[in-house]
Amino acid sequence: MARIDTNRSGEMDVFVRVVDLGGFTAAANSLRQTPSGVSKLVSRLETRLGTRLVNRTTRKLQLTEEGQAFYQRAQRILADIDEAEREAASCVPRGHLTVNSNIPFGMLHVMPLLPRFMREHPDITLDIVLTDTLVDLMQARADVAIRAGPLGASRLIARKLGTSRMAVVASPSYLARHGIPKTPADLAGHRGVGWTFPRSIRGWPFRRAEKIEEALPPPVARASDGETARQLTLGGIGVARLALFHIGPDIEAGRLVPVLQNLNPGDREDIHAVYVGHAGPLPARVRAFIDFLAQHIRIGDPALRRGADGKWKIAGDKRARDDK
Amino acid sequence: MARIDTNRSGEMDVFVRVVDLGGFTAAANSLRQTPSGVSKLVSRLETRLGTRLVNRTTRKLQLTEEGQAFYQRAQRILADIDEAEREAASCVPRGHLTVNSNIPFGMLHVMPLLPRFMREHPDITLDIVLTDTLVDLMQARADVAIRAGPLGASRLIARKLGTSRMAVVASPSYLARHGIPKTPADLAGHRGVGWTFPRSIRGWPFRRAEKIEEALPPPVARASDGETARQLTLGGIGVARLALFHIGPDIEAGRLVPVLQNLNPGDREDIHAVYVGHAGPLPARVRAFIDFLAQHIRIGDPALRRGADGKWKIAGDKRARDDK
DNA sequence: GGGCCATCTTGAATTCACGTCACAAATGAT
DNA sequence: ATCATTTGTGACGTGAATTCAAGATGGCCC
Repeated sequence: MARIDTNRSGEMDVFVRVVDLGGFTAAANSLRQTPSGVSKLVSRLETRLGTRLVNRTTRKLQLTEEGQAFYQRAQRILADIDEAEREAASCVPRGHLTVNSNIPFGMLHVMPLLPRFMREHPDITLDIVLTDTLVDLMQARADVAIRAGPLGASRLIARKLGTSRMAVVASPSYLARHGIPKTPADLAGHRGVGWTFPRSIRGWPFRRAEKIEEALPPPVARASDGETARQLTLGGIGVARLALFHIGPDIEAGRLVPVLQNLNPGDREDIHAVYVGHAGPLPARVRAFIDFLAQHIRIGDPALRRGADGKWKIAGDKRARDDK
Repeated sequence: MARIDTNRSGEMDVFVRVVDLGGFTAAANSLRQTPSGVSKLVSRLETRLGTRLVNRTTRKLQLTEEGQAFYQRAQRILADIDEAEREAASCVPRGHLTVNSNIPFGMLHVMPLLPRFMREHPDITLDIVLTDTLVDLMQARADVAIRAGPLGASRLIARKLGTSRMAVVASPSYLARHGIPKTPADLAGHRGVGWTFPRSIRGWPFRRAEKIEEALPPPVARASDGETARQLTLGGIGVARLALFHIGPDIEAGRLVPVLQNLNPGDREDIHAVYVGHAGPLPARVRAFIDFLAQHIRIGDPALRRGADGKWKIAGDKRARDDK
């Protein structure tokens, strides 16, 4: 077998024990080995180094000068190894964590949790990067990314944080100026708010006689992130399709009005925390963060209903809580 | 098989190469291994440490924070190991050397060589301890001992440096006062110079009709070393049996006179450099010293002859040379 | 957008280093 | 002098690590 290397740390370990305990037999016992094994190992080491480390009779041990020097160095090296491994393996989450999130979800659900997270993990420092464009986790040097919508097949591992439905909305002022679309086909005559980056689905889905058809208003403005799109829509620029978890409060407050809601297919978009998988155990701080998110974020598939008073209500959406 | 320890240095070596060369395959090639071996090893390491060290796709490597820290520490540790081993294995003789010698031989044959030895090996420092009493090499922390006479069976290794015959001598003044012994039996009426420590042979051997008989003058003075015994004898205290390499010049100069020389059995006493054997290779400085002694000390079995003028001569004894 | 190449990963067979066992030698003490 | 303890040596067996072969994944180029 192509021997990569001799076990130099093991040799040093045994040698140090021999010196510390003052004998091969004692060292062997402390290592759960036989004296002959220790004898052979020390002989191997000496042969490999080309010098004798210890003069020995059946009664006494006497370090040579080389042995003395090697002993001290080995002691130090073993301590260094232990420290290096212990630090790398530190069970308490610590170090730096880079989180990448889409903007709406990050702002509304993640950021409110961060103070508590950092209180619970004082040894973790955080970078929060909010972008809606898809990023390469590794290129962005991010530990975790939070994405909405379908995940491309990759070796990323996803942990579901919640689900949200979508709604096509516009501002009351826009609807007053351009009228309320009654059918998907009407959208062709409307002004749309779209995206600067490609999305997984191009058109907006609508129910039509047990089937799904797509429609899309011609975009007159495009945003690079959901929050900008929301602002544009709030400003009466046009019609947009946004996530309920994002614009729920706007709808309830009447700042945005759902349209074609009776044709909404009710498709859900999952929100996931994704991280690189299949490459050894996760660092403690990454796991801690994901567990924290999964534990504290509960978005129970919110639904849109019209109240008796004609006002829209969001039901089932439990917001992130950083209280308690 | 009770695996004493994982090969922590080997793991670090592989990991460092992976980082340095930027890939598993490159590291595998540089280590004469297969990529799969490297992959498994890194996975093992990560599992053992309980954290991931490197995020990897088939194209890119991205160190985690733990990986970064571990990489730097590992690099340092590997350098330390190399240095420790290289220093221990240093091929050029260096360090401290403790030599133990019997006094006559040390003074007359070893010490004259030392200036040259130290000139040739400037990195060696020397301790010279002269004692005639037998010492335990290890207890005396000596690397080499030079002893005359038969060696006790032990695991010491002996290298022959020379041979010398013995002679029974006394000073002219003593002989003038007490007469010259003609037979071994006469010694019983003489005054002897003996030893404070036990010697391997108790009596002095003499030839008598193809057989060896022993005789010993009653000691009136005892010395702890050969040089003291010589001084006592030169002072006319009594009769002593001393090595020719030691008192040769005294005999030639007439300061000491051989007696019973016609009955001298001519037994030889070997002079050896002894060192602890069977325990791994010798340190370079020890080997250098022994080789140096063996090369420069030539004592060719000196013999005692009476010249035509009645004066005694020493033949065949080449003295140590520190010249040239 | 699809095929190709390079890379990493996984599972099963293989192998060689390392440790165990039993015995011998040596040392110091009783 | 004998005994007890410790180190050293040779033969043997184990099993952990490596290799081989095949499968996945990602990037690149056309």
